[in-house]
Amino acid sequence: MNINETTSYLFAEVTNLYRTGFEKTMVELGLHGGQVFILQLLYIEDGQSQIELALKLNNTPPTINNMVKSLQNNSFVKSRKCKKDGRVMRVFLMPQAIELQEEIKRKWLQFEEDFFSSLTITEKLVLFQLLEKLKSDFGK
Amino acid sequence: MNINETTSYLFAEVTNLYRTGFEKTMVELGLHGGQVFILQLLYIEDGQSQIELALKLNNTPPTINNMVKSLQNNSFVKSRKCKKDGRVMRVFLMPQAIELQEEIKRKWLQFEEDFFSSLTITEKLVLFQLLEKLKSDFGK
DNA sequence: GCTTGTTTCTTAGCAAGCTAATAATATATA
DNA sequence: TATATATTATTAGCTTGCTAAGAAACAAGC
Repeated sequence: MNINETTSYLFAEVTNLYRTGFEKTMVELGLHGGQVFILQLLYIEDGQSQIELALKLNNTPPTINNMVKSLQNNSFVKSRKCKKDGRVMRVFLMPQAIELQEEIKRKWLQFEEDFFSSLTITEKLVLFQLLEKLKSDFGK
Repeated sequence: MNINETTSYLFAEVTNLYRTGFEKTMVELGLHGGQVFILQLLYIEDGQSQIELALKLNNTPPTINNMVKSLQNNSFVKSRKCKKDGRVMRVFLMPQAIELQEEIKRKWLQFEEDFFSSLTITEKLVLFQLLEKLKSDFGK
């Protein structure tokens, strides 16, 4: 078995295409790839703590901290100390981020369509199910 | 259509699992994830230029330059100016890297097995074919 | 109340991606 | 030959991931 014929080798290649493609798409909105994931969670529930975001995104606290900081520097969010628990910083959406919600969704779905355009509906569904298996099994 | 139910959202999650898992595996050999890809190409043909490596790995020259530099700092490779073309730096394997070849292959195939252990042989083949489609279509 | 441990955030530092810009060399063209 | 263009490598600077180590605040037990 040759290494560059393995599924993981191919997976790494496609992963790269995905990441840079997604990044390029979101940069058009003045945002970066990772930041969009945080906003997405805040659209669902505003004022979440960093640890909540970290758990939901399967990222470490420092990673989230970085992204929140840069979102803050660009006035997309603002952090406030929680009154009930002084350790917690709650992250809140600013108008500039709220305005972008629809545009982000549009771009995201457009990217989704482009990236998977070579697959039929059925194939895409199969891919989804395979990825779910990988996630639930390996992400334990 | 909700964004966190899209295939691209799931893809991002699995991508993360993949990258950190692969990294952890290779760190056990004193190498990092990206460096292993370069060594892999050099095992096939020693003395390649950075631009050749960049093209084959679908990475940019600065990315390759970084990785080659750190491989060099750890005595896995050595770079020499090409005599026929003064712009080109040819990258050569050092004994320390050659010794690791079999171990890397072993680790890689082990990771491959672990990461895709939730899939049957058939499912893995299907995944491979779907990824190939994505690669050949989106990576144009 | 004090100590001990836990949780949350933060900082520092690194790898691996990228873009943009520069230097050095080759090549092609006038 | 001289000038313009290509190519290769590099540097600087950014985002997104990580780990390790620290600070600050809370919770529990003595």
